[in-house]
Amino acid sequence: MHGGGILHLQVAKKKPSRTGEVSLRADAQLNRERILAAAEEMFLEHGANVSLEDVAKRANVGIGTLYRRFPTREALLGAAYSARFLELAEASRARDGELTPTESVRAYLEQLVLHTNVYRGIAASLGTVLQTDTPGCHATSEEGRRLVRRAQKAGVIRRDVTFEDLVCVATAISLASEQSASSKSRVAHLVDVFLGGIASR
Amino acid sequence: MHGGGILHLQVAKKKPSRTGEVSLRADAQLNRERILAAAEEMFLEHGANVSLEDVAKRANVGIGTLYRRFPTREALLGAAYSARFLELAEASRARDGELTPTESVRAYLEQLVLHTNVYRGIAASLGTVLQTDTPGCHATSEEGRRLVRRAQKAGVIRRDVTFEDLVCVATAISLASEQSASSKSRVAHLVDVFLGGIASR
DNA sequence: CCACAAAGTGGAGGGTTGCTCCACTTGCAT
DNA sequence: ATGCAAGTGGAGCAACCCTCCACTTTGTGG
Repeated sequence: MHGGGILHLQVAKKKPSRTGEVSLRADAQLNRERILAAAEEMFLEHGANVSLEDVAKRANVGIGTLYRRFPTREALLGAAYSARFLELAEASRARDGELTPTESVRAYLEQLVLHTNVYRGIAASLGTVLQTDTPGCHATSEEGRRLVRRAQKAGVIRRDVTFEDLVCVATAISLASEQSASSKSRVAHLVDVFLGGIASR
Repeated sequence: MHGGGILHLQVAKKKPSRTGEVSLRADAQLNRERILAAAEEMFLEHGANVSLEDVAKRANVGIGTLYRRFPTREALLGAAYSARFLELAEASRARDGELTPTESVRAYLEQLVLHTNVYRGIAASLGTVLQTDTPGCHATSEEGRRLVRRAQKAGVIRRDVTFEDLVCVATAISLASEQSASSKSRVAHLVDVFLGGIASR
């Protein structure tokens, strides 16, 4: 090999797809999906605090592999929620025209609570999960911020209310409903009270 | 002993004090207090999730003894909070005359959040802790209900708002402040938003 | 087609905690 | 003084988390 060989493009051996992720080896990719599927099932069945070793077992994967791909429980939860949250964000955008700004926020909040309660034992960490670096979580946050801005521009909610306040409330409501197995009507009630609170006087 | 002995009153060997509690043996009572004191210190220092074995160690007591007296972590937390909550309730009653019904609720809420945040990692279970069977928790709940009723009679908050809603909000605010180390002003802000929400239109 | 470096794998193992159980000790009523 | 119910302590087991590293697999450059 002559010096020119160096010029030979260091082609995307690890195709660093624009987000910086490296592409996984085929077998690794398969395992990743297996883990995600297993996690989904286990979280649904036993709540978000299920033993990670059991998840690995169900995925037919060593515990080490699971940790290699998802270094923390939060990471796994975030990934598992990504698809769900992506749907949420898209659905919200889809009904954008049909609802008033206030009603959009209401719908968003209710959906956020609903999705959060899909797994039990996660409400308290909704804030953290939403910050996970994953398309779904990102999209959902973005959509939330957009709705807040829109409603504020329309002058129907207070200027000093932030998206974080919204998450805080969603957390509380989710927590309440997972603790006392609150009915759907209680959720609606709590959302209602909060909406009253953020409305412009 | 002759049959008459049976009539001999089964005197309160275990003085079942009107609440059904049995009085402890002197040494047991002492240990109970030691445990409580140790728990107080450890919770303050390391948050509500500190290892119970460590608590037992600090109390110079076997782990078995701790479990015998406080079968669950919640029980221990409830007991540790009792004194604190008793103060809260009394302070609230004390300033009863000086504040408007709305301001009473505001003060109560802020105090509840403040007390909840004395130990870290407890916000999410405020609801459960408040239900612990202990004088302080009982007093605090009672006082909260009273304030809600009073404000409703005065017509300044919505009729459909319950004390449980209040606890839910206190939980949210406490959680937010222990997670993102929220400033005091954020607490005030969130309380404010909520108060706006429960106010009568 | 092969050889081989990098990527990936699995699970043993060490650390922590929760909780139970029971052989022993102690207080107290008689 | 004595008997026994109440109380005690901590060994021990089970569950879980997470790390670490000897081995296996993939896919690439020659």
